[in-house]
Amino acid sequence: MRYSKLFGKTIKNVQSEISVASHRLLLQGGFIRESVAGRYYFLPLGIRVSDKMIKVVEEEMNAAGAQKLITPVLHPLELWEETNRTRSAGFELMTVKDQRGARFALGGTAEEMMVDLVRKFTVSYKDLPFNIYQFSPKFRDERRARGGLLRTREFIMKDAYSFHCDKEDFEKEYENMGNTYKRIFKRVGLNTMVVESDNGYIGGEYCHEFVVESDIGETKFLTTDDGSYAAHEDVAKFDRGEVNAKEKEKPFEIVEQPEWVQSMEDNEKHYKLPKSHFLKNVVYKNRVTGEILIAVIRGDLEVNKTKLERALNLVGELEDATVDDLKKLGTKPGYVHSWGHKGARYIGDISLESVKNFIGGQKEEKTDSINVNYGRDFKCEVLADIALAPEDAATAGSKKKLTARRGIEVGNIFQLGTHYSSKMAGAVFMDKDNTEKPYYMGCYGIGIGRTIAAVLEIHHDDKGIIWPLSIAPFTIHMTTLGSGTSPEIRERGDKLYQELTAAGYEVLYDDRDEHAGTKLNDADLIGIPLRLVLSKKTLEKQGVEWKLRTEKEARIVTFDQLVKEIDAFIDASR
RNA sequence: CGGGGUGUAGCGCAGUUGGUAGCGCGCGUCGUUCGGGACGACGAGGUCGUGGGUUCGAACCCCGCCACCCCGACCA
Repeated sequence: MRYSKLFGKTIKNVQSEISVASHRLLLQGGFIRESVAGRYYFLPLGIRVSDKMIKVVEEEMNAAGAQKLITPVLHPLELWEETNRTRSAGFELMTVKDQRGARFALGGTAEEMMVDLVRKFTVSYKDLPFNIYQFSPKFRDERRARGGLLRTREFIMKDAYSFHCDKEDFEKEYENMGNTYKRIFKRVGLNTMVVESDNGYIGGEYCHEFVVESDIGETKFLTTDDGSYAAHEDVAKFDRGEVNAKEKEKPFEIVEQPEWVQSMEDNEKHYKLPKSHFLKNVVYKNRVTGEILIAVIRGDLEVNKTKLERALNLVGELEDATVDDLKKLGTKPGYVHSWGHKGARYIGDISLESVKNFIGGQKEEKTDSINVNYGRDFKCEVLADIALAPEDAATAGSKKKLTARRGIEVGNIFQLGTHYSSKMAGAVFMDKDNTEKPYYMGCYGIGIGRTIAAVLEIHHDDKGIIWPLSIAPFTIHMTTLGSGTSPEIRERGDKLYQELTAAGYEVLYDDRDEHAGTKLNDADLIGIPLRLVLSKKTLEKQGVEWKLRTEKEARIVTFDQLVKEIDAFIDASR
């Protein structure tokens, strides 16, 4: 490709508030252009990167035994109603109508479509297992898109779905996909951590995220230093410790308390005890049913809403209660009781068992209760792990130290079990014993654009992008210097470009009559792995200047050695 | 959805007593330059986000709406 003819050039000015490196580099380098918030054009350079990323994923998925197909982008809305995901999908589902009034969801994930496809066939245990996948645009009406390709409202996802007779067979595929993902990310230059995670609206019992550690990432997780445990903060299990579990239970009392004691800090000051000795109540409302839930937890811990929703099987249904909601309960912020509000459900964190003689729980204007003991003085409907793991927590079992980290979630693998097949009529196979059973499923996703952004977050310097060869838009960035004044440089450049292209190499040839600075800076910005410069200087030595984007030093390679060197470079990069 | 902010040339930005719009980059033509973002001359390009109001007169003041950005909430 001649750069002079390439649509989408590098640009100097980008909006000053763009702070995410990958976003800025993709815009400046001429890879993407924004349409409206969260929706991007992929320019010729950008789509080459995207196509290469897709190729890597496709090769590895095929090698792992999966089969590519494609589903329609518009999903009949009845399918989503069948699994009851139209209102708790987690992302705002976008819908459209056709001329006849038929309603469709713009696909944001395709579990229902794939199950619907499979149930159109009469499947027997002999057909199982199989794994079918696609690359397709996904639509998610995110409340807030951010960071260029990191979080968009429209993106290409590789989504795979596997179908099995039983759990044991599924587990083999889960491991197979996990290993496939490690290979994929390694090939594009990413070190990923495998993090235990929450299934959210996708459903199922467990899943793992593949996370690239990065400060700008949105995934928060905790891990031990030896890597033996890594979990998203929404699922991380941790040790509550024993605050004073050996203390003797004292008699329950209502005591006078000064009016200024309002916050947790006031309590610490007044009673001269750490936060862990107080009861804390956090109120939520079910957005579907309107029901009020009060989460009771040890004062030094925070409630994690995801854990709470999961403990109650109310995934995606809870929201923070408002002051008005509290008013209906007959209370106000700061005065919520740990038991006794009529019409509210009480759920406790397991930390309630780590403390004797709690303070709090029945706050009124001038009084509160002390020596409150869980089990003796009050009981919640259920006691579960609903607390956010603090940054310095220890693991639940072995009590190893945990560290909080951030990262970009580039892929994930889900156990679905029979979550979908049991809800969708006819999603069954005929087993050996001549009975129909719902298939056991898993699903596996990789965001193509986000993975590209993650690569850029890791592989760049102050001059621009440093593409790994596997997804670089071109192998070779060839440029001439001084071609404006010297026709022989131009002619030799044109000839070399034709030779290399004819030999099958992917070459971006900067044939513009621009200044050296302009051309070399553009080359650094675009970030193609191998740069070849042809100038008066190199022509005298019958060769080109050879420089890798990853290296500082350049050297001369003669024309007769060039192809050999390029082949060696490509081989070494595999 | 809550809080804050911004909409002026393709991009980045100026523009206060309210008087009919400018700078840099980029783009075009010509000339000089030519190994780390050159220089000169000339030139093209604007219903100042949108609807209404105040005014002799609005980019500027007032109200509504829309879009976008940041923080939070939310969320692969």
